[in-house]
Amino acid sequence: MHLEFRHLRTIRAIHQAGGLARAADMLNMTQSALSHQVKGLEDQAGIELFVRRSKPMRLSAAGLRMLKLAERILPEIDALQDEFAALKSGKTGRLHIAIECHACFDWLFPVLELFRRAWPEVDVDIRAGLAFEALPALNREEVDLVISSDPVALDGITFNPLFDYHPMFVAAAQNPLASREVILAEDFRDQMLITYPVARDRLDVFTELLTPARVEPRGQRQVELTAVILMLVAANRGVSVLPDWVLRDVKSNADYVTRPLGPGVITKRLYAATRTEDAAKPYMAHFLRLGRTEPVKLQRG
Amino acid sequence: MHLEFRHLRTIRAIHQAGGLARAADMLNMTQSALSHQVKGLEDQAGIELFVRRSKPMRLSAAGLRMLKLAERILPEIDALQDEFAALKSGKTGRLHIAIECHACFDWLFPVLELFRRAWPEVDVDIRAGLAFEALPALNREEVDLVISSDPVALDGITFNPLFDYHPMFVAAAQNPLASREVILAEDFRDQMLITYPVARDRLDVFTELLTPARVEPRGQRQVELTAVILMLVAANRGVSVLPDWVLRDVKSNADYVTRPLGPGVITKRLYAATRTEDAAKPYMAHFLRLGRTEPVKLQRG
DNA sequence: CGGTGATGTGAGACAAATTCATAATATACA
DNA sequence: TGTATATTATGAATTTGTCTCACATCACCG
Repeated sequence: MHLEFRHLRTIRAIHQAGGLARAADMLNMTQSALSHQVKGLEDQAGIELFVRRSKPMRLSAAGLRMLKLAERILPEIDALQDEFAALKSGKTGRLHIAIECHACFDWLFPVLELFRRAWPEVDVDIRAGLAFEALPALNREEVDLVISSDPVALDGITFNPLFDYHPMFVAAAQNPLASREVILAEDFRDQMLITYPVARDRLDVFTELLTPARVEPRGQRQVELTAVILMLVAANRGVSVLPDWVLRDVKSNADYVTRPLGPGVITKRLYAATRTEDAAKPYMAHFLRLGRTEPVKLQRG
Repeated sequence: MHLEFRHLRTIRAIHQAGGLARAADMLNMTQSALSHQVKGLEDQAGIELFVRRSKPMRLSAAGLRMLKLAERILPEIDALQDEFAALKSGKTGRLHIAIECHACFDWLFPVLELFRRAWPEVDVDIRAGLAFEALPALNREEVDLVISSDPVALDGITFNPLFDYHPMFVAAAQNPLASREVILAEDFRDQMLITYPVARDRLDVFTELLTPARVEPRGQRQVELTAVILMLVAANRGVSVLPDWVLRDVKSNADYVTRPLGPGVITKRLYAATRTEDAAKPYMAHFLRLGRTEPVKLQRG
């Protein structure tokens, strides 16, 4: 039954206008066209949609059933149009975030809470970017934003700087290294190093310190959750290197010591990678602004 | 945004098939046609429905939104088709009944109850046919069946006989006429006659008795409800003539007497008028069968 | 870096919807 | 009852849009 939206609009218009001629006006077409159309539809459906015994023709039982369908469906089309308009104007959209940096949950969650309140229409989600390659996924529009500390020159991808941080050494208070002011690469030779379960080239402690100095720790243990890492460190089962924002609470805890890495001050910068075309969207710009300012406030307060 | 059902089917097919070429097969058209169609749709909508960065192209956020619409709407179309098929085959339909005969509620309600159980899909309704001309309404498909005792030769209308009945005289037990075996026209001269509020040519007592005998009752009072008529009769405020089925309960009540009209036995026949084309429909045929047999059973039991 | 699988493009064929002009029909009103 | 008016139907010509065919282009994989 070759039904089309045109037909639903016609049914509705004839019902509202109470006649074919008036409906034709409403729909900006000739009365003839409507007559042809209705006839064609009735032929297709094999059922009479209108009663023609009376002169301003009226809906039959079947026609009424179709009218009900029209009145359910047509508003949904309009709603879709509105949503698309909102999508185009950037009032709404999708913000699926992949985090390559495992510890970023800590500051990302509060930021996302703020964002959700400001842009309730935007579809927000986070995916731990450990299991897949985040940047290709960004390109394929599987995700819309990647948190990363390793900017790469890529066509169509923009790396928006967020904020700087310092990788910090953390150990149990009774660890011998607690007496040092600054921790050097060589200090790791006797230590069990606890890290996130990712490749070495994505771990600050290796890229910034151990790999350049060609130092190998006594051992390495991979742990997924930040809380578990800190638990193991407190039990002096190993030492770790974590971003300073993660160690905010730990600093004032007597069980731990936190120390800068040395000899020079090591500073890293976090980026939010987006597709270049997206960076200008209002909600995306707002998220980037929040991502620049809020973690710094958190760090202080 | 010139959206069509075709587009919704396309969106759904590409999603299910996981690619344009496979979807084209599903829809029995060339891959080229689909490509054109999708492009046209995206131009109309002014938004990208698919991500083409990866090779089997996949739905974008907007495309997913449209897919959701498709999966809500398309099943409704199929449902409509099914309903129309049922309508055509006569498995369902509309049965709006107009009753010209005011007292017919009494037997019609039980019959309709039986019918509803057998044909739950049929849309049943009753309209008291006093306020409008029932037969023209039947012709215009405003109603589908008219209960009447006055068959008229009309093009396209069939009068299906239901059952015979006898108009019966009813009065209070203390009414002087209670002593008569049979009530004649002249007996009404001294009586207040209570009738339904309709024209005389639709009242059995006039058409069968008083008008031919040119007898005028002492007075006439018009009352709408059967129960009220009987109440007034019991109070000896007047007498009435009602179909025998209405007086079934009254016969065994000591407050009333019921008598046949005379001198000859008066028999009337009730008809169900339908559009000729409808009489063959299964549900209609069933209703007519019930209308022939059930009132007779009620009368006996 | 070239093959393979998948999507995009342009021209022409074809089908369907629309318009114009006019006929047929129902309703209302005198 | 007839006539005017409003409403719907019909047929031919025209326009619009969709599909197919043939070929170009593009991404991915080894």
